[in-house]
Amino acid sequence: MVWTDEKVKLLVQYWESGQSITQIGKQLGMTRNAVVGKAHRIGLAKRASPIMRSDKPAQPRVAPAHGGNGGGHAPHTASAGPAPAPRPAPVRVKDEAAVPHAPAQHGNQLTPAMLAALTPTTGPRCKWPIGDPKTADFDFCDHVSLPGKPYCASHCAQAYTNWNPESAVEAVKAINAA
DNA sequence: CCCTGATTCGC
DNA sequence: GCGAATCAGG
Repeated sequence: MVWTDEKVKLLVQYWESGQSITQIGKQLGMTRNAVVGKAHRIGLAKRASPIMRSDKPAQPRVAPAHGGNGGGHAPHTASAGPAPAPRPAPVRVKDEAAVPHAPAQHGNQLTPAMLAALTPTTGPRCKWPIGDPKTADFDFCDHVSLPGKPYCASHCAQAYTNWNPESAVEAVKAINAA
């Protein structure tokens, strides 16, 4: 899988939209494993995990199937080893109370004046996903996109957390001047 | 048995 | 870095 910048952005957006890993994976055309793997690799916020891994039992991974292996089969619910390892109850704290939503609207304030300066009167539409692309209630933002960006000004501010509207204004000025 | 997300580890 | 296999809870 090639994690392009666009893919990562989409992933992040869907992730922060509260969609399930499976949904995101389907929409991006990959397995949920790939999604969650990438997610935790790039450090996306963990969500409410149904489970809590109390320990690291160091599971024997699937046999590499080199040479011959006389058989052997790992059942779905393997357990009951003759090793009663006493654990000192390493309870993993589960604070994080809530609201997976709430986009991190920080420093980048977008004033109406900036918006007016940024937004062209015509051009491609904002590709910000609204809702679930697989269902009927899906929609795009559909505002006019910023020059060179797939999103409108508002959603650029959401897509790029380090988005600086002022620099964007500068860029637009440069384009208009040229 | 279905779903969910998390983690590990071979590649 | 990637993701399938696996774990684990509901």
